[in-house]
Formats: sequence, C-alpha cells, structure tokens
Amino acid sequence: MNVTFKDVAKLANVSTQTVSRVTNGSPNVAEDTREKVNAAIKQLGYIPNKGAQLLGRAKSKMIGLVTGELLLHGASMVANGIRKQSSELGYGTSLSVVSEHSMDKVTDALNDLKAQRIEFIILNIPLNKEESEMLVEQYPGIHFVFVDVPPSAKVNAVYAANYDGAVKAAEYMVLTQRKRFLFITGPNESSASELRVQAWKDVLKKHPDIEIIDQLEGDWQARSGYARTHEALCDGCSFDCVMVGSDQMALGVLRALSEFNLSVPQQVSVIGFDDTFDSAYFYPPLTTIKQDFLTIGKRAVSLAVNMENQDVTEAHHETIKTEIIERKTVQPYQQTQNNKTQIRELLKQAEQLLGE
Amino acid sequence: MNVTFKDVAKLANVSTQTVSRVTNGSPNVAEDTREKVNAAIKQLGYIPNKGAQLLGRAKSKMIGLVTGELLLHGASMVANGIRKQSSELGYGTSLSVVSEHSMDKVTDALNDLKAQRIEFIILNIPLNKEESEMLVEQYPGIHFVFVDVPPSAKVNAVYAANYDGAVKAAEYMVLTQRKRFLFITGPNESSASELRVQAWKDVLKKHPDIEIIDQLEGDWQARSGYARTHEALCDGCSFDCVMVGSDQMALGVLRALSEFNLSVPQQVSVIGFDDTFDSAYFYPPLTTIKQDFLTIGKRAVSLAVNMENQDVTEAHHETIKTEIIERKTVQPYQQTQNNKTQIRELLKQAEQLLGE
DNA sequence: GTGAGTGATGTTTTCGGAAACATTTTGTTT
DNA sequence: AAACAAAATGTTTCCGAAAACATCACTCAC
Repeated sequence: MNVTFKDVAKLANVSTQTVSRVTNGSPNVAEDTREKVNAAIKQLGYIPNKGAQLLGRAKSKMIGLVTGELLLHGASMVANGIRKQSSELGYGTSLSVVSEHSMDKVTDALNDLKAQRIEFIILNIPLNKEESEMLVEQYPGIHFVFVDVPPSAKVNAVYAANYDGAVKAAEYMVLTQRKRFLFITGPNESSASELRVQAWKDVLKKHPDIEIIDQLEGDWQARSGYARTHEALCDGCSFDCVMVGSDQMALGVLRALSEFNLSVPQQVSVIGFDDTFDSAYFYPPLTTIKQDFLTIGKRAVSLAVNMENQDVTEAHHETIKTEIIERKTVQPYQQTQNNKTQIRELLKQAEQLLGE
Repeated sequence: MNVTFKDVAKLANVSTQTVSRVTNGSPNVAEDTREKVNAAIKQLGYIPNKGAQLLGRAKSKMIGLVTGELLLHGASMVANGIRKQSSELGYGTSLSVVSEHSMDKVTDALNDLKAQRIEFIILNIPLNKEESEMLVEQYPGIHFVFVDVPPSAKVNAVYAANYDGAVKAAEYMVLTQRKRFLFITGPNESSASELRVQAWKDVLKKHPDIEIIDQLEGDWQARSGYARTHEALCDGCSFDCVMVGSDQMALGVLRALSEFNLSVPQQVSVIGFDDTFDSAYFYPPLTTIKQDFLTIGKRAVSLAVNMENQDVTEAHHETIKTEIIERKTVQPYQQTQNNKTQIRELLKQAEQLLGE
C-alpha cells in the first residue's frame, strides 16, 4: 500500500539493507550508491515506518518529556529547550502532558513512553524525594533526568538556582529597607517553591527588625496571586513588600494592590520570579529573578544522553544560574525621597483628565 | 528482554491471539479467560510495544497535532482541548511544534506524523488558502482539520468567530464615541488576524466621522504591542482608541500608553482579543473578545474522527462563537463625565505619597 | 440426528525495517 | 602478484503485535 523499503531497493537496484544503511547514515556506503538510493527515495516519496523502525531497532532514538501544563511560561520554555537540544543531538521527542498532580497519571505517561521503548525520560513536574527515587527504581534501564526536584544522590537532576535566586531577591528587598514581608508562594508540593521560601526566610531571619506578615500558597497563576493578596488585604494585613513565587502571580498581586490604592513601589515593593516575556510590560514593569528555562531544558537532554556512556556510579546534578532583573516594582532606599517625581506625574495625569 | 505477548500467553496458558483479543477488548472472549489473561498481564507488568502495534495494526488510533509555539495562550489551549477530546474518544495524540512559519518545517512535521501512520491531523498554524488546499492534495488518505484558515470548500476547518468577534469589538468602540482608531494586528499571514482587521474596517467605514490613524503589524506578543504603540506615539500619532489583535499585545499597548501618560480608558480606550487568563489582571483590567479555545480543539478532533465514517462529499466547517468581556479599558460614553472619580483617586494617591 | 450458525480459541502469516552474519569487491602492503 | 585488510553490499533472521484464516465445541432447528 505505502511505499516501502523494498520499492526503494528495487528502483535503486540494491538490497534493502543498503537502503537501510543510507537512511541511517552508515559510513560504509559508496558515494554513488548513496546518491542512487537517495534519488529513489525522493522519487518514490518514501517515508520510513516508525513502527517498523521501533520494532527492529535496539534503541528508539527518542527522548520522552513528562511535563505539567504548558501554559506556564517555565514549563513551556523548558519544553522548547528540550526539543531544540534533542533535535540537535539527533533525537526525536515524545511529549506527555500531565495536568493534575497525580502519580497515577505520571505512571500512565511513563508506561506510554516505555511502550515506545524510550530510554531517556525527562520529568518536569513537582515530585518529592521519595517519588523521584521510587520512579528511578521502578523503571530500571530508563535514564531519568528530573527538573527542580529535591536533591537526591540517587537521582539525576537539573535545577534553576532557586535558592540563590531567592536569596538575591530577599537581599535586594532588605537593602531597600523593607520591613514587613508578605510571601505569595508556588504550590507547596513544588520543590522549587519550597527552596525559594526557605531562602527568603534564611535571609530575613538575619534581620531581627524584619517581620514576616504571612505566607500564602498560590498555584503559579495570576488569579491566585490576586486572590491571596486580596484576602490578605481584606484581613487587614499590613506589609510593605511582597515576595512572589512567579511573575504571573505577581501580576495578580499588582492588581490587588492597585485596587487597594497601594502604590508600587512606594508603599509596597514587589518582586517576582521567572522573568516571563510579559513581566517587562506589567504596571509597573516587574523586578524579578530571571531563570534560564531554555538552558535548563537543553542541559537536561545533554545529561540524559550522556548518562548512557558514563558509569552510573553517581547521580549528576546541574544548576543553572539565575539573575536579578531590576525594573520598577522595588524602590531602592536612596530613591525613597524621589516621590516628588511620582507625585508630579500623578498631578499631571489629573490635569490631563480635567482638560478633557 | 522485555515482557512480551508470548510470556503473557504462556503464563495464562492461552494463545497469543487470545491475549491480543483481551488487550483490544474484543467481545468474543470468555469472561474467565479474560480475567486469567488480565491477571497474567498485571503480574508480569506487561506493556505492549507501540512499534509492533503500529506495524501490525491497520489503524494507528492516533491524532496528530501540528501547532505553533505553545507559549501563546491560544495555541496552548487549543492543544489542551485536542488532548482532552482525543483521549475521551480513545485516541492518543502526537504533537509537533513548528516555531517558524515555514512550509518546509510543516512538511517535515507532516512526514513525521505520516511515518507513524497517523491518519488524523489537525493543523493549527497560519496557512493561506493555497497552502491548506495543497496539503490536503499532497497527503491523500489523511483526514485533515485546519484551525483558523481561510475558508475553502476543499478543506475541513474549525474557526473562532473572528469576524463576528471583531465586529463586536469595533461596534463597542463606536458606541463609546471613539473617533481616531489605531490598529495593532496579528501577523499578516494569519487568516484570523486578517478577518479581524477586515471586520474592524467594515464596521468603521459605516461611520464617516471615524478615522483610522494607522494599522501596525505585531506578532501576538506583548513586546510587539509595546513597540508598535511606542513607535506610533513617537511619530506623533494621535488616537483615542486602540484595537488590538491579542491580549498579550494589549499588555504592551497599555504599557506604552502609560509611559506617555495617556490614561486608559479616559484618553485612550483599548480592546484586546482572546481573553487570556492574565488579561483580567492587567492595569486596567482588559476589555476583550473571548475565544473558546478549548472547544475549538475539541471540535477539531470530533470533526476529524467523524470524517472517517462520512462521505467525503463536502468539507465541513464549524465556527465557535466569541463573546465580549467588558472590563475597564473601554469607557462607555455616559461615563465620560465620571472623570472626577479618577481624578480624586489620583489626588488621593498623591497625598499618600506626600504622607510617607 | 444432522447440518447450520455461533462463540471461543488456536495457527499462520504479515507488517517494514534493522541487526547479525555472509559474501564480494576494492585497495594496500610487501 | 600474492596476501590480506577494509570497504561495500547482499542474505537471513528477528522484533512483537494484529489480521486473516482455521478449528473446535456447542446450541438450536427441522
């Protein structure tokens, strides 16, 4: 029915095995034979059958990715990095999105990948230490790389420098003389979120005059950032600074603050985490900790593929650095007196309105 | 090496074909045999080999999706709808992301899907009429469904009601007495974008006192919305209203306007398109046209699968309705005099700053 | 009681490649 | 030119499931 190997072999007047050698780029093929075969392939529009390849081949040349919701900036960018690096290294990718955080769904996804005889799997979902170690044990022969998972000697992983990044954020806030902190964190099950909170706390507890007003759990999305902040304000919380676990949540935070007529950064400073494409266009533009998601994805692939060649003596860990991006939602101390500019701007706006 | 069919058959003391019948849910299997086989499968941890299935089976039971960048809200949500509906109908999905708009990449992706013997393919990328028709011809036997592609009798497609939605947006603006319009559109190659612009123009040309100041092309992302608006303002353009092709671009538009001290919605009204999760948290919350992306994805799958059973006499088209979401970036006429409230707020903010 | 129909199961063949192994051709060395 | 290595190509077998076909046991009708 479909064009196959044999058709190509017949047309090029060679054996099927030679065709196979050409399609797989074997070096031991004469140049003119190769050309002849390639011409036949092109002429017939031959497309190899993945099923047959998978069945006949020892290795699948595929990298599996199990990830959370791709709407999230981080997950999506990591996936992009993985796709990019995989294709660079000559691997295909098979994607499995696990929306809910349930181990059943994860094992379903893993079985599906195993059914494709995929031997490299990158997991970018929140997992605790036990879960990640269990998976490695449960699927022997599969090379796992985890993203942002609690450190474990048994498990290969790539991390953003969550702790370091969060330290930078907290120290930056301390420098600007903020005293009353509100935390809006990512989901508690996320190791990345946990590390960031820990870093914030570690920095702040060095300063006895600083108070942590509250710590509220969000789901990375703007909606939750808004809801938590709104609740806190309704409860009469008073804070001069919000540490937020993601830029998207920070968007919601900014909105809630603006509804309560709290000016950012004068009355309340806000810092995010991620540096999404949008965050530079928030009102005001968001100061945040940049993560290099693309590199995280790329390194995860490289790590996975290298595992094959190396001794599995020890698990590899790799940390991708973060960077603070200074924009307009945190006001450095020395600028505090600069409110005049702000006031002048507000008055100008008022005048313009009057002029209409 | 791996657990296979034969192992299961041996353990359950049946033939391999019986195992096959059980795994495929054939009705002609005795109840106790079925149980025996299932027990053996479970005991051995048997996972079917996708390659062998693909090779041995006539149909692949898979739906392929070729989509643009999943960072975009629309693409990501459509993909979610497709995954959901596919698994509901018992199909797997294979995803292929095409970042650049290049037909070569598209045919690469298509060939990859064809290599998996996938017979249902949904394309969610900007394509012109010729391109879509060409693909249908070039890949006979494959059931294509296109998303937001120019209407063609030869091509099955699912659309958002782009034209209707854009009409609503334009009429809403007209109602609020806006006179000088700026368009920030999506990429020109996008049929959806084109339709929206056409709708805007069709509505506005009924009103001779309305002027279209400029029409600028963006890439759906905030950055481009910001850049285009910024450029327009630097060029000295004067407008009281911006029609924007996507919410993300609208975010950039809002930022640019705020940098020029133009108040939204008093001096300039802005309306977006999409209703992304974030848009409710913009400053001010964005008035926009909501698209039901999830349904678009779901309907695309249903359409594809139904094509198999029906005569291919005529292409099917389906339109998913849009809805206007009124928030705060468009000011209805009767509220224009309400500026006092706004001014009072600004003055209050100024006072607060002075009090610090 | 015999033949037809039917449900449950077994046997054989097939899918399309790739690995393992065998063979031929070419090139190099002495 | 003989000897042998290396490169190029061919032949056979196998991967793991599903389809096609074959068989068998049983029920029911006449």
